[in-house]
Amino acid sequence: MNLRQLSEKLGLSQTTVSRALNGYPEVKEETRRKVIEAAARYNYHPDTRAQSLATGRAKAIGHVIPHSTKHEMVNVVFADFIAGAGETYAANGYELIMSMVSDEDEAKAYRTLAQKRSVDGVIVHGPTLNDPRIALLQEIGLPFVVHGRSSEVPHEYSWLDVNNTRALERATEFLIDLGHRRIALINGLESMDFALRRRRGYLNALETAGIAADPKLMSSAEMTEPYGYTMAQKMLDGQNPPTAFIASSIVIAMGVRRAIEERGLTLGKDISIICFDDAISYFPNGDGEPIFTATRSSVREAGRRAAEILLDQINDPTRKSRHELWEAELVVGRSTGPAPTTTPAQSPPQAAAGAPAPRT
Amino acid sequence: MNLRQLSEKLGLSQTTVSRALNGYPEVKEETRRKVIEAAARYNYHPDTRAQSLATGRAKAIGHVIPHSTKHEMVNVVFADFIAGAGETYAANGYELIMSMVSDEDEAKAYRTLAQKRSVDGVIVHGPTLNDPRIALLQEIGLPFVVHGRSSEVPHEYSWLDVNNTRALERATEFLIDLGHRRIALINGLESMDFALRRRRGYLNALETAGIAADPKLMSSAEMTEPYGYTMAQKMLDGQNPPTAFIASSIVIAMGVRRAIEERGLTLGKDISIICFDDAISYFPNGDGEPIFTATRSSVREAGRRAAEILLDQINDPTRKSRHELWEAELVVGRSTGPAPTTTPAQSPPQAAAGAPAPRT
DNA sequence: AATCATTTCCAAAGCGCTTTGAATTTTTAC
DNA sequence: GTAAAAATTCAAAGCGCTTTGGAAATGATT
Repeated sequence: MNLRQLSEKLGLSQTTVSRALNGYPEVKEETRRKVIEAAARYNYHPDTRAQSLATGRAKAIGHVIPHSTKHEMVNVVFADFIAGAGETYAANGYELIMSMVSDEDEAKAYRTLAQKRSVDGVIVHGPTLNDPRIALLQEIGLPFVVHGRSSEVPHEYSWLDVNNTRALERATEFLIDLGHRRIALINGLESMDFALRRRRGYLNALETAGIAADPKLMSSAEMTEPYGYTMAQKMLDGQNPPTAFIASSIVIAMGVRRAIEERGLTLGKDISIICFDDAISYFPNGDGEPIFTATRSSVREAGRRAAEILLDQINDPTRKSRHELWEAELVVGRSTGPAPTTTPAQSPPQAAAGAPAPRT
Repeated sequence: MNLRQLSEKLGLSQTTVSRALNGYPEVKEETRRKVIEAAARYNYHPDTRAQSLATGRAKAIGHVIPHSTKHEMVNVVFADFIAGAGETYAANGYELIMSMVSDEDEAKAYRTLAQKRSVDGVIVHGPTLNDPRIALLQEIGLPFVVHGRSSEVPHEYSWLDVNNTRALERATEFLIDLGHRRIALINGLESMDFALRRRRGYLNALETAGIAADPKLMSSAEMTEPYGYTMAQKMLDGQNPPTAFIASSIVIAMGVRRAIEERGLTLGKDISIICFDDAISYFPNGDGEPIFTATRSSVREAGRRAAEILLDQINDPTRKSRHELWEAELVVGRSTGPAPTTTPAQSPPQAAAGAPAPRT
C-alpha cells in the first residue's frame, strides 16, 4: 500500500492525502479524518526513502562507533547511551543508524555519511583531547553533539558532559576527609578527555589538601575488570600501599575489589573504594543500598538529552551551540570508611559536606 | 556533488557514470577508470535514499531492541552482538538501523518497519519460548535471522544459536566429576529460550548422575551482579548450602563471587563457580588465565555470522532457512576445584574428559 | 566498401513521496 | 443573484538514483 493506492481508494489526489497526513491546514477536517482513518486501517506508512528524498531530510541520526582493530573493545557505556538516545529518536520519528568502523577509517566514515546523505546529524562518542572529528564535522557542515567534551578545541560546538573534574574532586575530598592519604587512581585511557579531567580533579583535591601525588598510585588503561584487578594487586603488594582506590568505572572497581578480598582485606575497613558509576542498566550499583560509594550520573539519561539537543539543532540550524554540564551525584555505600589508623589520626568526618549520610 | 554534476564534469551521461560505478560490463575499461577516479577525487557517494528508492532495496538491516518500561534493561550481550553484526554490514555496504521500542509496541514496530520499507531484513534478539515475533515476521514477509532459537515454534526459520543445553550439561558434569553434589544454578530469566535450555542441560546432567534437583538451588531472573550476589547469599546462608554455583552469565558470577569472598570462603577451594561466558569485550574473563571456569562462546562472532546469514538470505530469497548450532568451549580457570570433603569421598578426577587440564 | 555484430553510450521513465502553482468548489458580501 | 474571497482540491514537477530500450560508434566479415 503506497500513497497512490491509498489516494485512489479514497477517491482523492495524492496531494490531498499527503497534506492530510502531514497536518497541513488547507484540508477539510472531515477529509483529514477519513484519510487518517483509512491510513490506519491499511497500516499505511510513507516509504521512508521516498519521503527523505522528497524532503531532503533523512530523519535519521548517525552514531559512528570506532572499533579499534587492536583491542576489540566497544565503548563501555555505549549501549546505555544509545538506548537513551534511541528513545528520543523514536519519540520524534527519527531513526538511529549505527556505523561500526575501524578507528583509522573514522574520518572517512563521517565524510561518506554526509555525502550519502543518510543522516541529518551525528553524535560524537568518546572525545579525546583536541578531537579532530570536531573540526572535520564543522568543515563538512554536518550537525553534531558531543557526548563529553574535547579540551583545547578552538571552535564552538554543542556538548553534554558530566563535570568529571568536580566529580573526582569530590570523590578525592571525601576520602581525604575520611583520613586517607595514600589514594590511588585507576583511571580510564588518558587519551580520552573524560579521563584527563578526572585526573585533574583528583590532582586538584590532593594539592588542596597538601598531599603529594604519587605516580605509582596512578594508572591509565582501557576500563576492564582484569585491569582493575591487576593494578590493585600491583599497588597493594608494593611498598607503601594505598588505603583507598578511586576507580574510573564500576567495572574497574569490581576488579579492585577482587584484589582486595583475595588478600583477606575488608572493603570499607582496611581499604576503601570509590568509583565513577555510569549507572549502566545491567550493572546496577546494588539493589537499594549501593555496593560502592560512587559519583553517579546516568549515561542513559545523557543519551536522551544529547539526542534532544541534536534534534533541536537540526530543526533550527540558526540556533547557537548549547552546552550542558551535569553534576554527578555522590552516593555513599559500604565500600568506604575511615582510613585505618596505623598512627592514631584525628577522628575524620564520616561523610563529605552535602553528601547523604551513609546508611551504616 | 551528485550524479548529474559528476557526469557533467566528465562529459558523460548519468547512465554511463552509474554503470561504471556499479560495475556493469557495458562500459569501456578506460571510461570506467576515469569515472572511478573522478568519483574518488570529488568524494562522490550515491545518495542512499535515492539509490534505495530506485533499486527497491533499503541496504539496511533493522535491530529492534525492546526496552521494558518496568526495568530499564538493555539486553546484556546486545552491544557486542551489534558490534559484530555491524562489521559484516559495513563490509557489505549495509547500514544498521536500531529501533528502541517499548516491549508492548514491538509487533507494531516490525509492521511499521516493513511498511516504511526502511530495512531489508531484521535480526531477532532474545527469543522467548514460542516467540510470537517469528510468526509475525513470516506473515509480513520480512527476512530475518534469530539470534538464539525459539522452542515450540511450528514454522521453519533461520537461526544461529549456541548449544546451551550441551554447554550446561558439560558444566554440570564437570562439577559432578569434581565431586560436587550440591550444585546451584543461577539462571537468567526463564521466559528466555536460552535460559530454558540451560536449565534443561543442568537437569539432564544431574539426572544422569542420579542427583535429585533441589528447587532451592535454582533461580531465575534478570542477569545482574546484585542478583548473583543476593541469590548466592541466600543459598550459602541457608541450610545444606551448595558447594558449587553455575552462573548463566559472567556478570552473575561476579555477584556470586562477591558473596563467597565476603564470607571468607575461598573460590575454587571452598566453593566453585562455573559460568557461561559470552566473551563480552569489556568483560574479558581474565588476561590470559581465565578468572572463571566457563563455557565460552563469543557473542560478537555470533553477530558477525548471523548478519552474514541474513544478508545471504536477502540476496537469494529462494534459499532455504539455515541453522547454525555452535558448541561452547569449556575453559578451565581457577574458580573450580574438588568438592570440599566433609565426608572423605573418592578422589574425584580433576577435569572432565576432553576438557583442557586446569592450569593449577 | 557495404553489411552485420558488438561495443559503448545515452534519453527518458520510474521509484514514492512532497510541494508549487493553479483550478475548482464553497462561502461570504453586497 | 452575482462578484469577490476563502477554502479545498488537484496536476505536475522534482528529489537523485537505476534501468530499459534504443541510438551511435566501433570492429569484424564478406
